[in-house]
Amino acid sequence: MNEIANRNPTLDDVAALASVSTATVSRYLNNPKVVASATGERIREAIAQTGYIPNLLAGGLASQKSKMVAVLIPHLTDSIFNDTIQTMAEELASAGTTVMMGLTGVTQEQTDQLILAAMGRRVDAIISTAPMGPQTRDLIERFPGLFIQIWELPEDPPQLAVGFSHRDVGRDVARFLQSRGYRRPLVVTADGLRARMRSEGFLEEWQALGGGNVPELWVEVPSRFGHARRIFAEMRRMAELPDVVVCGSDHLAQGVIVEAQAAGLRVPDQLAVMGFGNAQIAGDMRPTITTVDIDGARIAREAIAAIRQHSAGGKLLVNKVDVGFRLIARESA
Amino acid sequence: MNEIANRNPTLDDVAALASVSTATVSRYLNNPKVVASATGERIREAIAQTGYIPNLLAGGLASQKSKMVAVLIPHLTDSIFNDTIQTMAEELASAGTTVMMGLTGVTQEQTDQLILAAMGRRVDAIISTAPMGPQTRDLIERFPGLFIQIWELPEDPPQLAVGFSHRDVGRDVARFLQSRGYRRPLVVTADGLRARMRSEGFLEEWQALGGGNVPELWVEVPSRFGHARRIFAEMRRMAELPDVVVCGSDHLAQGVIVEAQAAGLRVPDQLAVMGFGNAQIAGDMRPTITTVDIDGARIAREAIAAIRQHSAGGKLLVNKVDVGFRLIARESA
DNA sequence: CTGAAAGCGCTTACAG
DNA sequence: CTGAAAGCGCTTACAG
Repeated sequence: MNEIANRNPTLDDVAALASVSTATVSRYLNNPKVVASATGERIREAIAQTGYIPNLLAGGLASQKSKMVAVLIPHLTDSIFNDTIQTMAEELASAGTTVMMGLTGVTQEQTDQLILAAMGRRVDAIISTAPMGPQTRDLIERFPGLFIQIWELPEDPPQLAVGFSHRDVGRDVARFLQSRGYRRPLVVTADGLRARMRSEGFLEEWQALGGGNVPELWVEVPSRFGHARRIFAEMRRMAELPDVVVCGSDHLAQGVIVEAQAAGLRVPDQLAVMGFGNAQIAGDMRPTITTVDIDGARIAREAIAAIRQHSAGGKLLVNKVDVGFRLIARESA
Repeated sequence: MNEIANRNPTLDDVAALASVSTATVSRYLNNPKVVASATGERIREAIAQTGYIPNLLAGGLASQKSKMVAVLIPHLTDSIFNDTIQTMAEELASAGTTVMMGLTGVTQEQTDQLILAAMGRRVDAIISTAPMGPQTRDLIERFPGLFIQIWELPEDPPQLAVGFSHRDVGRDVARFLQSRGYRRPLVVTADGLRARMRSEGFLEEWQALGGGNVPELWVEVPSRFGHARRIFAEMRRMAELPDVVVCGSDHLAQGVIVEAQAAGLRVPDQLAVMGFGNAQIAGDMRPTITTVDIDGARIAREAIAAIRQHSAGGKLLVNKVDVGFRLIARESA
């Protein structure tokens, strides 16, 4: 009666073959220890014979947990998140959790769309790098899972934020550059919330330390290598040339170095350059790039730890995790 | 009787509120035209009032199609796939399909694990950049959805491959460099199947054209900027210096240019450099990088077109789509 | 154009 | 340690 011909074998097929109930097979799959070892052996064989692959859609529906986590990032080119996502994907996958990836772009609309999609799949958690508008906040309100904002540390996160203070980064960079003797910084700011926070922090602290007015140039978010050409050209047209360019990413910093060198300027002697993010290339560039290191992998691990705790029914102890940052002085500034 | 208190509203809640059957609400959601407009209006209101978000797990189980597609890539740092994935994620998301992302690393085991996970979620398609071992092939055999290999064009793809001939890329690069008058190439090959194919193609053609022996240096896959330092150092120790370095990626090429310049060599006059992939930076570097352009977005679109056709019940007309490639001559070689 | 009802393939109290 | 059975929240022939 059981024609397992051209369809996927089901739990029933396995159960029948192993002469046990579906409940027992299900238990074996989810918690092998609770079934007698002899029974388990028969089930294992039946699974191998049928080539059974559990239907996680059905499992998720029945158990009310999908074992999926949504990860929302703006673009794939914004490589600053790479370590975070890489770590996330690896650790989750090895725990049997699936990563649903969403590219939010820069619009609020896309973000909300993706959150809706994630909620529709009943994901256990949403991890998002996207700044939150009021609309999004309303959505999150209705999300029964865990919502984690990463790479950010807002005043009052809806549930949990894992990140660092972008403003403090800016402040530290200002102090660092002043202490190194730089006097005429040019700040290149990407047109995004976080980059702006860093710039604000920088400008604030720079003034507080008695520095003069600081010119600012803008680029699209994310700061890319390719922006350097225009930035450098605009810089050259400035009345007074800066002695250091503060960039929104290591790739932009790299671009500025390349432009400067092509123009015959020695870096850092004639023009210093500061990056952000501590990308792989920062340490490999010539000159090596002075930058701010963010432990993206740690952000991922903290987020995952929170998810596990939440899934186990535990309450969150905090609503913010500050992973901090580290200024890395290298050759370029 | 209907306490919609602390649980997610369901189709039943919406149906009750709109005084229709669940079937009608379901139809309205999936194909609005088939319900009377007055009815549709009531349903729309009920949805808004309840804040209903369809459970896609249940929907997928009932309809036997998950509206999910798995995308498998080795690493996130292997930015050569960025355009493909970006396009894929955007186009699929706007069609209501979710992207499940899998990082396969370089081991066969990880890949198989992820394919299993994808099958468990009953994804409609698996799109993979991973080279396939025999194990994987067996798995694919049992996959009822569409399996698409991308960035590759094997002899006999299990179902569909969208890519280009890596060997031909190598051959074309050889012809191009010979025609430009280069005589002593150094080939830097990444330790991966596709990069090797390109190198083989290069070496074959180079010999066929009467070129001499070609030294080869190896790097880990993927070819990165950071590999340049070691490669350049090893190159300098060679008895005869090459006149052109053929790199496995634009980032590696960029690194070699930086190293060369730091050592006081003019590029391309004293050392030419050739990249691969036409990354964004290739056109922005100084000197701009001569490379091979692959239309990653097109690979994504062809794959998606195939998925749509397959989902609509159509048969695939071909088992290979060759998107070709384009050599872009710039300044570096 | 709409409804009643079966079914998708699991999980999980509840009993024993 | 195991089984019978209800239920998760949808979709979709089948009728009308």
